[in-house]
Amino acid sequence: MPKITLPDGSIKEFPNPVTGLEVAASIGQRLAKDALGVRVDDELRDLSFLIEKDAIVTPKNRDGTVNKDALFLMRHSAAHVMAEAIQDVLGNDVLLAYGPPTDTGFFYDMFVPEGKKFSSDHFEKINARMAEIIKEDRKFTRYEVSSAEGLPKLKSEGNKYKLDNAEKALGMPSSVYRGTKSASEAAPTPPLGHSTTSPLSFYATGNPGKDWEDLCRGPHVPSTARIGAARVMSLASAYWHGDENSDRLTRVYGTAFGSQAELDAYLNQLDEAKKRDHRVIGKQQHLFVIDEMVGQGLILWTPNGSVIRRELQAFIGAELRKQGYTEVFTPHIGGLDLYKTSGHFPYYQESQFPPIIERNTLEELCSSGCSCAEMVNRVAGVSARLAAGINERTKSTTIAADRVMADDKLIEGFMLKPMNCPHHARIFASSAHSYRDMPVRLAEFGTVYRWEQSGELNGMTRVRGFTQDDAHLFCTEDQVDNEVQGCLSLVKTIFATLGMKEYRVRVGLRDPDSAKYIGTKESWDKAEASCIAAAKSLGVQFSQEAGEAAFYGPKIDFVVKDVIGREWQLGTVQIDYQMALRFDLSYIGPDNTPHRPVVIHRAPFGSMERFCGVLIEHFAGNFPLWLSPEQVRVLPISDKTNDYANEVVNLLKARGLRATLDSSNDRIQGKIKAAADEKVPYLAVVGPRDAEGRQVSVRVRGVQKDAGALGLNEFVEALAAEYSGRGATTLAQRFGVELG
RNA sequence: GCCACCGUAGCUCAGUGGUAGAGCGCACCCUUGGUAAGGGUGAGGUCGCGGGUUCAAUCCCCGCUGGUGGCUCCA
Repeated sequence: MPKITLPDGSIKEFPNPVTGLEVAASIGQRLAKDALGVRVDDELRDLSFLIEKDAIVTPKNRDGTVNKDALFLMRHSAAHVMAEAIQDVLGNDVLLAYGPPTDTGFFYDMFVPEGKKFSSDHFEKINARMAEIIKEDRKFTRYEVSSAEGLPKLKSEGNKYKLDNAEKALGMPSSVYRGTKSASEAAPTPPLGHSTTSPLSFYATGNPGKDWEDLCRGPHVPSTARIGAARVMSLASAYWHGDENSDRLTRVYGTAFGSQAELDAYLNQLDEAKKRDHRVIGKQQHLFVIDEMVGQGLILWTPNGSVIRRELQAFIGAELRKQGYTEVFTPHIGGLDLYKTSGHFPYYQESQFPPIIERNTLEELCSSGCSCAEMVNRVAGVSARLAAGINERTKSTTIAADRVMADDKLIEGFMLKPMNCPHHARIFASSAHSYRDMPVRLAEFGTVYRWEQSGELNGMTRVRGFTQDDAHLFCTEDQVDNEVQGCLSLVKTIFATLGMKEYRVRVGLRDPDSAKYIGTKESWDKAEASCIAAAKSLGVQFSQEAGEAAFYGPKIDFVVKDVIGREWQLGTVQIDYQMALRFDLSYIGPDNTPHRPVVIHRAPFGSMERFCGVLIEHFAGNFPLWLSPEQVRVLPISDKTNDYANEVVNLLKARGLRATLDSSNDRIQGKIKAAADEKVPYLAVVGPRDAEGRQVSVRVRGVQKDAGALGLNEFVEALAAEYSGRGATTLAQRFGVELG
């Protein structure tokens, strides 16, 4: 007699085991009609799942995109529909392997026989077939068989992938998978409750034995028509078990939504994202270039992009001065010893460019017959000891520059800097500090270099050389909270000015099971507490994530949401109790003895490259006036008005505005079209009438008509005010419109 | 890094085993036009780089290079 606790907390008793559908029906007709599945004791199940004992149940409404369970069920089911459609279109010799739902839809990995072509040309047919299957409204019918029955059945079907899946589900070692992944990965230990006698489940899309079916764990929606709308999206390749030495499979991506309208909205969003792609807009507006001769992942800032970067840097620079920062400059490389001391060399080796070895050392090594491989080993040998965190002479676990062992000096050289902090630490160390001078805040737009895998590179957002809006705050322990607050308020100001209204904060903490962190437990506890307190005080959504800390300390990351709802990881604030120790930094306290400062690393934008990339997408290339490479374009009606047009341009320029003249012999319509395409914020149309009245006819970006005329002086001053106020008030507002 | 696809004019992209195409942009000419493309003429190419097959390769094959997408798991 199952007692079932419903979502509202009420308890219903049933005389016999009941299905999810019956539970739903007991609540209401409408619910029984709309329900797709059921959550029993937090497990998502078929609506037909038989609940035999007491349970907590959440009948699922089909209430659209917000309901993750509903989407999961539809997508999991849509994967079956797509697989059936693909086999209908391409033939049954396409072998299915693995098809789970994902965050944005689902995929199905399948083996396409040699010689068989599968391309996006087939999508139309597949989509049409999927629509038919959905319309046929066939029931998803689950049936269970014993392993003794199921395994031979799968064997006879000749699909080793499914057989492998079944063996895995049963916790058996694989009889077919022969990849290079270890046996434990290929066949994990079975979780509790499974044994070789556990039944396997199949789902037929319709009647077992008659309609299409697939080995599947479920759950599914009751029938195909309950999948609102689905379609195939794209093709990619994948390996069986993600093992590159194993079979190469074709991965077919698809997605499903509760309704055609939601699917369309999703497709529109993809389109919109495509239109905003910073790589595309960057090309159109000549903002930056990546040149293969210069190198992968290295950004060339062209004049237009440089305007944006310079404006941003000036903006941050002004905020930093208000907060008492001082500016420094440091070189792009640093000696190996610097990084041995900081710990970057041993800990970050994989993600750094290889060391730059001094010519003399290189020649010596070469002439003594040292091969390249040996050279790498000898450099790495040094780091291996350091990575172990043990200095052999002192047996201490911290390493200072003076304790680098004598034979470590054999290889001398430099590294392209992966971070600015070691340089800044040496600046701090270059003079004596009193507690009265603390905190010392050193800021630099410092360019750093990191070795990203080529496949990870992406436009401006994933690069190998980038400029951090970096600063290191050397402070006393008492000052940490206050300084972290200062960093957060800076970030708030910046996001507010740029109209990035929604953002959240992620606090990265230690992974309790990992040994990669340096420093004592006490210092970590303290630093983590500061980060959490600061994040709380910010008053925005925040999460804590174990294992996301840097090796030297915990951190606070900023994730902004752009106007179309995508999230971007940007800047970071990190508390570091280790660097001062490693570099033996100190300040003299009121007690006249040396004390260790705490170091706060912070880069609110992260990097200028990434941030500009995000801004391009955020604004879709429609930059606010203060960031626009070209702020205003003067368009003479004909070259009879060129003199006046020139005078207008010169006045604007004299006021510090980035103004240009369109002196082409296009008609005014053509000039406006060109300026609109290039997303110039303001246009000043000038003809004989304007020249005579010493005025300009204004056009505002995003507004499809003449905004009205304005006296020349008033126009120039309004633009100057909008520029210096970074858009706090706009010229567009004066005309009752928005700058789009 | 690995896999798939791609690389043709400044940009977007057609195309072909036999002397290379369009639109936009650019230059020049005509036009002097009041708010999202007036008309004409012209310049512009080592068809990513290297090798191979072929009488002949931008096209077919191999290697490299660069770009784009993808790199999952209780089915």
